[in-house]
Amino acid sequence: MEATLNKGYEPHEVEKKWYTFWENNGLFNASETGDGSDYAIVIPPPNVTGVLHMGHSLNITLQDILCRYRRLRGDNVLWMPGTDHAGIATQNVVERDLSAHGIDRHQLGREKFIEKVWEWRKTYGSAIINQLKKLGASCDWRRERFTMDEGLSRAVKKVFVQLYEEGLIYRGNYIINWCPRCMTALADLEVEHEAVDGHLYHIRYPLVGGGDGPVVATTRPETMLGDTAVAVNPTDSRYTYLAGKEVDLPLTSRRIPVIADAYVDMEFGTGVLKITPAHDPNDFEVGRKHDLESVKVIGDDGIMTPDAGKYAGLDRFDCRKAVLKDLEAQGLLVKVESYNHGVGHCYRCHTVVEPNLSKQWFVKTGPLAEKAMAAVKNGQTKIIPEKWANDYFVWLENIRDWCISRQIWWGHQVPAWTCGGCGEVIVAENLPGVCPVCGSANLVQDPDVLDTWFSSALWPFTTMGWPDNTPLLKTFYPTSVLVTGFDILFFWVARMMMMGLHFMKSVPFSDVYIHALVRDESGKKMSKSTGNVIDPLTVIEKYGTDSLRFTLTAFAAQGRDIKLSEKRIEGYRNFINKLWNAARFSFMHIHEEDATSDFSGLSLPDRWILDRLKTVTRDTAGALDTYRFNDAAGALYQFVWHEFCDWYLEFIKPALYGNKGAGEQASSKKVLWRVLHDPLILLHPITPFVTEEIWHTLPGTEGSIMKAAFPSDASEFKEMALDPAAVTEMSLIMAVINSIRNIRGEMNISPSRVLSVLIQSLDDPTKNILTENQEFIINLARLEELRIETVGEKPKGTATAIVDQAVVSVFLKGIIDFGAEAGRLEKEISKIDVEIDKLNRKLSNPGFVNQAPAPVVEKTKDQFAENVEKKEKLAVNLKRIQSIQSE
RNA sequence: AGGCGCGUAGCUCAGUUGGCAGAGCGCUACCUCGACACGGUAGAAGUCGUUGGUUCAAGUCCAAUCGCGCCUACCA
Repeated sequence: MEATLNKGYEPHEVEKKWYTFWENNGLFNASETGDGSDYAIVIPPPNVTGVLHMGHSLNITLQDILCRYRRLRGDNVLWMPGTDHAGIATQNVVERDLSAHGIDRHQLGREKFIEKVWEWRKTYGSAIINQLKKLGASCDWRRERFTMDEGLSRAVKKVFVQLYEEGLIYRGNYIINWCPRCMTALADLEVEHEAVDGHLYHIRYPLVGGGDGPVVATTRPETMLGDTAVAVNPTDSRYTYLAGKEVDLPLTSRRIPVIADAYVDMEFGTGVLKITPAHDPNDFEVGRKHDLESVKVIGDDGIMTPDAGKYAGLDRFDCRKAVLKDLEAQGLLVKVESYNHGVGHCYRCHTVVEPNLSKQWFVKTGPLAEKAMAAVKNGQTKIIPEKWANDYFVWLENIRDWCISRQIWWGHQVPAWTCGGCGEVIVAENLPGVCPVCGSANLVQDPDVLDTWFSSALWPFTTMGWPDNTPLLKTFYPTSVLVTGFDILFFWVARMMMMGLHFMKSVPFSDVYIHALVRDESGKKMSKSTGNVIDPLTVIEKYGTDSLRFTLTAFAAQGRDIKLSEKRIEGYRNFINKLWNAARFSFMHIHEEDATSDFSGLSLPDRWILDRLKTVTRDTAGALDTYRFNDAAGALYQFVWHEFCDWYLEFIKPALYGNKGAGEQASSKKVLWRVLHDPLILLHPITPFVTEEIWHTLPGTEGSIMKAAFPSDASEFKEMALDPAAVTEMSLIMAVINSIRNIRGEMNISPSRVLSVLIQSLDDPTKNILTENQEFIINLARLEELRIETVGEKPKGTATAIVDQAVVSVFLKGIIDFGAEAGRLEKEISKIDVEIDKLNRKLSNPGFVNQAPAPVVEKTKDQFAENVEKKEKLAVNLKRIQSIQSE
C-alpha cells in the first residue's frame, strides 16, 4: 500500500511536531570544536520587551535560510541566539507596570527596582524567544545569551576598564542630548530629528548705556535666560560698532558682552547670535573658546531652574510662551517668522530632547572608527548590497564621541568609584577595598549605567565566552555573516566593528548582509500607532509559517523595501499546497524500489525534467551563495509549479498508470522520485516544515531532511549531465501542444471535445521527434487522432498554427464556424506583421548589419526569415478559410 | 543643506555583463479530464516617469528634469 497524505496541507500540527523533533534531537546544535567548515551567525538580539513583528520575521527567516542551507552543504553551523536588556525600554515598561499599582521606582529604591525588572524578565522575557521558534528559527538554543548575564557583564566591565586605561573612555562636562521624560542622557544616534513647523523669533537686546542694540534670531526664546553673550562675525561691517560693548539681557538683570567669532553666519537671520553655553552644543564650544559662564536655566526634568529668575518652576514650553509675552509687552519682540526646522526627539518616548550641559562618560571613537573603516575598505568585511558601504564610511568619517552613560537603573553600572575622602576616581572591574590615593574606604560607585548598545557592540565575541579563550571563539570567531536591517547599521554594526577589531584584533564578521525594511502595502512603515501592522503571529495562525517565510523570501530582493499584504501571503500559501499535492500524487505511485538514481530507458519528459532539475539546483545554490534570496525562491516556484506540476506530471501520467508498458512506468517512477526528493531539500531552507513533513512520507529517506545532503553535493548530481537536446525537443512538443490548446481556447471548443490534428513538416528531424512523442501530444492536447506527414494534400476545414518547421492543422468541420478561424488568423498575422516590421527595420540598418556581432545579426536574420515564412503559411490558410466561407 | 533609493501591465514587483519586455496577484472566457477550485486551460493588458546624449542597438550606460520615499546634519 502506498503512503498517503491529507488532501490539503494543514500546517499547525506539523509545525509543532517537527520543531519539537528538531530541538529534541539536537539538530540545531553546533559542535564547538569545529571541523574546518564552520559557519556562524550571531542573531541581532531582539529587545526583551519586544513582540515579534515583520521586521524580525524577515530577519530571522533569512538567517534561518542561510543556516539550514549551510547545514545541508555539510557545514558545522552555529546560530547564536539571545536577547539584549534594552535599558531604557525595559525600565520604561517596568515603571509603567509599577505605576499602575501606584508605585514609583524611587519609593522602591534601586535594588528592589532591579529585582522587579529581573522578575519581569523571567515572566515575559522568553515571549520573544518563543515567537522566534514559531518562525522555525534553528538557533542553538542551548547557548542562548542575555546581555545582562553574568558572563557578558564581566566582559562589559573588562572592556570599560581597558578602554579607560587606554584613554579611549573619559568623563567630562559636555552638552549632551537629554530626555527630560526618561531623565537620562542619550547618544546622538538615539535622537530622531523631525521637521517641525516652528517660528524664528527676532528679539532686541538693548545696548548698555542706551541705543537700540542688536536683534538676535532664535527658535528657542526660553533659552535666552541662560545667555551669557551675544556674538557677531568679526568681518561683519554692520556690527563693528558693537565691538567691546555690552547688552542688557532682557527679562533678567544681567549684562552680557558682545563677542566676535567667525562661527557666526552673517547670512542667517540678523547675523547676531545669542550664546547659551548650557543649552546648545555650538554655543557650548563658543563659550569655551571665549571663557564664558554657563547658566543652566532648564532643569533635567524640563522645568526652569532658579537661575531662570521669575520663570523658575515653569515647564520649558510654558516658559517659552511667558517669555514671548513679556518681550512683546516690552516692545523687544521685533519680528516672528514661520520657520521649519529639525527638532530632536527621544527615540524611546518621543519627547523633545533638550541639549543639556552634563557630566557624562564618553568613548573616544576616532581611533576605533579609523580601523572600522579600513576593515571594510580592504575587504576584510564585505557589506552587501555594496551601496550601504558608502553610508557606513560617511557615518564613521563624521562620527563624534559616543556618550555611553545613562541615568537609569537597569543596565551595567559604570565600574567607577569616587573616593569620599579625596575625590579620586577609581575605574576597576571590582570594588576596590580602599582608595589607592588616600586609603579611605568611603568609595561610592557611579550610579549611572551604560548604554545598551555598549554591551551589544561586544555581542559577537562575548556570546562566545570572551574574555575567556573558549573553543567556541576559536571555532566560530570571526562569524560568517551578520544579517540585519539598515536601520541599525550605525547603532550596532559599526560599533561591533569597532569593538571587535579593538578587542579581538579581527573583524566580527566576513559579510554583512543588509536586508529590506518591511512596510505595509502602501509603503508606510508599519507601526502600532498608525494601525497598519500585519502581525506575523496572526499570519502564521492563518496561513502557516512556511507561507509567511516563502512570501518574505520571494520579496526579499536586494535594495528594495518589502511592501507586504495578505494577498501575497495567500498566493504563496497556495504554492505550499501545490507542492503538498504534487507529493500526494507522487506517493500514489512511487515506492521504496524507486528511490534510486539508476535510470535507464528514459522518456523525453524524463530527460527534460532531469535537465531542469539540475538547472534549478545550480540556480538555487548560486542564489543562496550570493544572498539573492528572492532568486532562489523564484527559481524553485517556477520549477515546482510550472515545470514539475504543469508539464512533467501531466506528461508521465499515462506512463505511471501503466499505459505505456512496464519499462517506461518503472523509469518514470524513478525519475519522479528524484524530482520530488531533490527539490524538497532545495526548498527546505525556505519552507522547513512542509518539506520535513513530506520527507518523512517519501520512500527511501531516513531521519530528518536536515541531515540530507544538498543535491549538488551528491554524486548522482555530479554524474547527471545537462541535456540540451531534450530541452530543445521538449520545447517543440510543448509548443505544438500549446498551439492546439490555443486554437481550442480561442475557438471556444469545449475541453471535453476530442480533436483530430494533422501535422505536416518537410523537416525530417522535426517529423521524427513529433512521431516518437506523438502520444504525449495526443494526451495533453486531448486528441482522438493525430497524423504526422511529410507533406500532403492541403487539408480543408482546419484551423492552422505554425510551430517551427511544422504546420499544425486542427480539423474543425462541424465543430465551429470558419468566420471565427478567419478572425483568429487575421489577429495572428497582424501580430507577426509587427514583429516582421521590427526585424526588418533592424536589418535594413547598415550600421547594425556591419557593426553588431555576427551571431546577433545571424539570429536576427533567422528570426526574420522564420516570421516571413510563418506569415506566408498563415496567409495561405486564411485565403482557404475565406474561400470555404464563401462556398 | 548634503547623501541615497525608487518611478516597468490595473496592483505589487523581478529584470546580474546593453541584443525580441517578465512573474505573482487581479481581470475575461471556458472547464468536476483518476494530486490540487488553495485547482486546470486559454486570453486581454506596458511609449519601461519625462527630455536629451552615447551606441548599429538603451528598461539597462551618461546628463538634465519631474514626482515619491528614506537617511545624515550643530546654522541659531
